[in-house]
Amino acid sequence: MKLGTKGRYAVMALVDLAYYGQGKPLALTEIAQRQSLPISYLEQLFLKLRQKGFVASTRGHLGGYTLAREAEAIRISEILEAIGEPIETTRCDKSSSTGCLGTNAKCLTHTLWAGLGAQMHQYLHGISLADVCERRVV
Amino acid sequence: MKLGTKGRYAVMALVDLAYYGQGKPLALTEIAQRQSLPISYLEQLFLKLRQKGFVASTRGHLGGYTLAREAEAIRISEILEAIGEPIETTRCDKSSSTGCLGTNAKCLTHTLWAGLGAQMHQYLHGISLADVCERRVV
DNA sequence: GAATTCCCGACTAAATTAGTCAAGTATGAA
DNA sequence: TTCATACTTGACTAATTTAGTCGGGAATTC
Ligand code: FES
Ligand code: FES
Repeated sequence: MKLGTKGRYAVMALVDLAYYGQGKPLALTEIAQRQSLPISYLEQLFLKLRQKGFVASTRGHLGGYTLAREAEAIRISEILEAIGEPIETTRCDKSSSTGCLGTNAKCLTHTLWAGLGAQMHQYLHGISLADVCERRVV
Repeated sequence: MKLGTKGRYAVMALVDLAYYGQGKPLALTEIAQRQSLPISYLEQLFLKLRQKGFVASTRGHLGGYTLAREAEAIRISEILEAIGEPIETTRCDKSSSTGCLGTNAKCLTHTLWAGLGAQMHQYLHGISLADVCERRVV
């Protein structure tokens, strides 16, 4: 049960962007250096973040990224979702109605894990980028 | 952010043991079949569970495992810990006082992830094996 | 002594992660 | 124009982790 670098880096970078980029575009190299993250890896992540509408890009000299939405309106849970690091606590495919294995009944532990997932999602949904920037996290 | 099979299988098996094994030893083959889990994998897990004092074993014919502690007194969080699937949300080594990278200050996202970890631990600590068996989970 | 069951360590195939690399496109400044 | 900067994109890969398997052994009961 561990958090990977994808999600971690994405949030770190977006926090940095919200924190230091006051309106004007911030280059990825700058973010990468400040947070000491591999830049070519970040490029990958920001590609997805742009496609999903979290950031906007300006190319060329003095270009960079800006937040496409208000920092108050971006939930941490959304970032993880967008980047491809979803919360997967249950094993059963929630689309099909079949449980863990073969049987169409849910296994004994299903509600346990589902509850855990809900708990995590609720926590991460309740915190915005702005909250992290301004250290409003308990 | 996904739950692996180690933790999942361990909890499934222990729930099965608490549910079907009324006092008397339950063979691993029986548990494995009922939950359709790979038996040789389960053996590995139960080795650790015994060493950590969650179950007791009886060898030979009609042998098997029994719970070594009351089902009410076994928290899900303990199982995951024992089996080697801990909750790792932060990246910094909590023993050393150094943060994510080099600097001894905590990174901006540290409290966010620490909070998530605390949330998860709290949830899993608040639920016992007995709770799962008797479906007292929201 | 034969069947059953736990005990234990070593090993491995497959999947995932955590990136790198190379080539291209757009923009602004000198 | 030309150059430097910076985003864009897909392909590729090394390392790690996961999810097991396998083989042999030891204890216990019938
Ligand atoms: S986790 Fe959903 S049925 Fe087992
Ligand atoms: S996660 Fe602890 S300092 Fe970054």
